[in-house]
Amino acid sequence: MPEHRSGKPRYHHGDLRNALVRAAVDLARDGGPEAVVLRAAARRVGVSATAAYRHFSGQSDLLAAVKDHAQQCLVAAMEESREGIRGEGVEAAREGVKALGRGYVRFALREPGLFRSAFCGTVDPLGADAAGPPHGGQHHPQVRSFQMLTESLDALAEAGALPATRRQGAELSAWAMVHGVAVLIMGRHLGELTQEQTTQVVERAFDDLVAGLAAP
Amino acid sequence: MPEHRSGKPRYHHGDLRNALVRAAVDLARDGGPEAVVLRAAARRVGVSATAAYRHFSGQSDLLAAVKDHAQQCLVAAMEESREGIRGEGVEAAREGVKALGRGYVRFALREPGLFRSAFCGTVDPLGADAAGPPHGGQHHPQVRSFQMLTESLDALAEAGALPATRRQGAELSAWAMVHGVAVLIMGRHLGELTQEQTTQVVERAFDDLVAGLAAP
DNA sequence: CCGCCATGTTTACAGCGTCAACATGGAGCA
DNA sequence: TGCTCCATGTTGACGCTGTAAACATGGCGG
Repeated sequence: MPEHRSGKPRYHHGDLRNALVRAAVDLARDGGPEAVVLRAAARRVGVSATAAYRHFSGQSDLLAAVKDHAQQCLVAAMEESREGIRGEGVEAAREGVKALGRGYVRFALREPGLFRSAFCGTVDPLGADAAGPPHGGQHHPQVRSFQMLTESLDALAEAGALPATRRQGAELSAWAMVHGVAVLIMGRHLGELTQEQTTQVVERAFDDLVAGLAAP
Repeated sequence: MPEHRSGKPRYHHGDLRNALVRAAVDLARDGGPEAVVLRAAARRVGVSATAAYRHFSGQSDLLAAVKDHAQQCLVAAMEESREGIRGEGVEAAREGVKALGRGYVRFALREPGLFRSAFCGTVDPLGADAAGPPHGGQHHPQVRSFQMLTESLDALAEAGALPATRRQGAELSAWAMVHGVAVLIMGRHLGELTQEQTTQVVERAFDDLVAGLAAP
């Protein structure tokens, strides 16, 4: 794998696709999905605009790549957040769910541009991995995050904090609450909040969530 | 107030601002906020693109007008949905909250373009009505919908289905759950759902919400 | 060593938001 | 009644965008 750090501009870039994705991700980071401008990404890489068409079918395809990366970042934030929460009791199970939510919300507030990019457009339900991963490859990132949620809710049910009769369908309630909290705070729909107010309001929402799931 | 339905193209339109808003709203209805293209709206009205600058400071200003209209539509949907739910008991209070949520979600699913337009960009927290309505005018639509939510939560508390100690901060939980449900279903993040599956999953989420709010 | 074709470039076009300069005609005043 | 002013429209231009077509380059397999 050759290194391409040399300043010499060579006709063939060598790693243009990834370079474009990195540039596009940077654009998305500050500016959101609408800032992912194909020509701007090409300009940053030092390449002509149309060169991008050798690696992407168009701007929307580049944006899709950014979206994939953003979803992976979201998953990473969730995984990091629940590290160490591995107990067996009811409280540990509840903390597992909350930790996932905290990672989700913190990512949205720390990287609003990427978070918005991760959920832009409609997720095509007939993606490349519609029938499972083809050759042992990875699931789509969003599938992965949904799987984490499922596991944590299973643990919640196993610990007795979620009646078995209500286990099915719990994913939507949990995801909706967490996503809604993230979107509303990120969009400043509750006004400007101090960091302390933010954590307070977020924790309250998570408490309501797990309490609702625990109801008979 | 003159009528301008005549086919004769007159140099001075007479009601251009509202005509442009109507056209822009139509664009937003199918296509969302990114479909609100100034030149397209002007074309629909049969007027030059730059004419719009006599009534709007630019495209973002036109989009802001669309957003206002969309928020009013959302409020109307919520009001219609809770019509007739005026009882006094605990169950009536719960139904009041749920009715608001149902109107919210149904609007999002019936008019996704308008719903997305209603929440595009960040709500500028220092809007024209930051210090209350200036001269007896209306509150900003979003303030109105938030007020409806507040009232229904007050009723819930009064009926005993929301402990007084947890009354404060309940708005976020409720709004987040409802908003999250709307966004996730609208964005097809749970796959394609039949109408029946949709109502089922929505009602479940609302059950979890009111159960969570009722917890001690 | 050579030729192919993956990967780059240049050029071009239409549509977008926006500005400047110009045109029109209705409302108010002489 | 008639004139004039300016709110409201128009045309033209600029730079930006996405994208297509035609052309250039040079690394790699034969």
